[in-house]
Amino acid sequence: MANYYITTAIDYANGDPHMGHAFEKIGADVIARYRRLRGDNVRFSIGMDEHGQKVLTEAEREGVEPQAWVDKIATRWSDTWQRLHVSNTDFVRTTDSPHVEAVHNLVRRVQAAGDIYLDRYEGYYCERCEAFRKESELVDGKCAEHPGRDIGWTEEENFFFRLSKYTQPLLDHIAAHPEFIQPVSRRNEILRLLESGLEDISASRSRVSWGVPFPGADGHTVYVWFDALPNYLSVLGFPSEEYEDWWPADLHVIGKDITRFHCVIWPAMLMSAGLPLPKTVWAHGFVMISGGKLSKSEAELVNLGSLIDRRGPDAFRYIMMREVPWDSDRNFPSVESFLHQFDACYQADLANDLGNLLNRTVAMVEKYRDGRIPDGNGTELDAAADTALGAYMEHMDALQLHDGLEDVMTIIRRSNGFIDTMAPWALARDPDAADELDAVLGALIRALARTAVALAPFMPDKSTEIWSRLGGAEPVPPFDELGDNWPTRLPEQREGVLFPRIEQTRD
RNA sequence: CGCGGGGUGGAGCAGUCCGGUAGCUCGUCGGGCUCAUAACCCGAAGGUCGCAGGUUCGAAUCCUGCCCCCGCUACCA
Repeated sequence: MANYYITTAIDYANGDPHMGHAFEKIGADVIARYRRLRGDNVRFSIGMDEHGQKVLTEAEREGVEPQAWVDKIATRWSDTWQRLHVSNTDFVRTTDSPHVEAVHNLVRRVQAAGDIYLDRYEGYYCERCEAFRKESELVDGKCAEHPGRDIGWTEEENFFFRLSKYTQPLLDHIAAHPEFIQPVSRRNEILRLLESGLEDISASRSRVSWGVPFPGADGHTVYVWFDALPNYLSVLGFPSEEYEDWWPADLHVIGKDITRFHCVIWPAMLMSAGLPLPKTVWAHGFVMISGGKLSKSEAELVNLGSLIDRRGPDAFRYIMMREVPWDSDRNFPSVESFLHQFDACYQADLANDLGNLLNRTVAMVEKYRDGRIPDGNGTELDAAADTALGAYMEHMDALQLHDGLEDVMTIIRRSNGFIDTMAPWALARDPDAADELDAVLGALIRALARTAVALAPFMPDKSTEIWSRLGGAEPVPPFDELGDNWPTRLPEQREGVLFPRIEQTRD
């Protein structure tokens, strides 16, 4: 049993999770659950980034201690992932004391490598944002977000990390490990960046108090990347040796907006510290509505809680993964079209194609065979379903999750077509066609069994429900045991429909 | 300015690397079936494949130029 370590980006403790955060967690969860069904021993980490000026400011405004503030936020986020059936094994927080220890250890290693030096950082500093701004970001010489306020040139003493030193080693690493950055478009972006050369970056801040103290330097705290990125190690217990069972990570799942941190800064830090690099960094795209520009009332319509409630957590997971490619962006022109697409996807794929297929198949097995599931194999449908399942596994192994889902739909569509072609109701009337009817019904149940297993990473609850409605013994078996676990008898009780249709109320 | 991605029937996408009847899902229209959640199956209509040149017997696919959209451009995360 191989160990598989997958992570998602830790989220900044600011506000509530939205659809975009959920998309990333669901995608990572699909991969984690898929690996488990492949027989891997999976460690899956999610977490929170809880330091920084914004958090402190927010806590002060609320009149609570920063730690109490982030505790509250962490609970809200964590609860959301539970509600979405995300199967993370760890929930790491940068205010956890083991994390602080891990950061110290990592920084000391980098210091020992001679990659930390003291210098000045200077730039335009916006008091309101409490952040340095690039000149190119300024609008009319003012901070774009706070145009009413003057922005001053400020400098502070910082420890710096010799990122520039790692330009060539990173290029070499990417050349030797083409799978390191995926998808390819993101790798190309990073390659162009590296080819244009890297600058050293700050490793400490002297004006942000809410953070990890910088080792051996009073008044400095560790700056964001040196604080946030090591969460992937600290959650494993680093630096105590147990982390070696899981490190290097098999997969960092991140958004395409933070590829630089994960594909340049993070590996450079690890190189400096003498640690192995993660095997793959996967940068997913974004779900966007009107290009990301939403008014408050529009944003309210697509808040995560109401989307989950709309058709249930599993349907939400399915729709997200089906409608948004895992390797690129998906834009919906408006909130209206998004919700329309959301429901259309539910109706067509889940209610009409899958739910109805299950229902009609089970009904026929009951009606014609009194719930006894005929065995056998080798029908044309079995062959088609096996082919589709093979394609599914290839896609899933390559992290092409939306293509994997398309393969599952192929099984479902072929099954519906098979029913019409074979016309079991006609076979049932013909006393000489009993064997043929057995073959047809058995093939349909097996196709649905394959569907249940293939959907398990996407819809854990619903796939279990399909499996048990077929009479399978829970849990849903892993892929390589499916062939020995075909259901043989439907359960006595027949429940309601799997995915109720959305009744047409207008147009 | 630089870099990356994209522009294909009403909508969303595949096909472009390795040129040769333009494919899929949804929607629309017509037909079929009755096991089923008025679901399912089959068929049809609908596209000069962003624009303009070029190469070729032949280009969505190769070359050149241009237009439009999106993202990144490094100290907020």
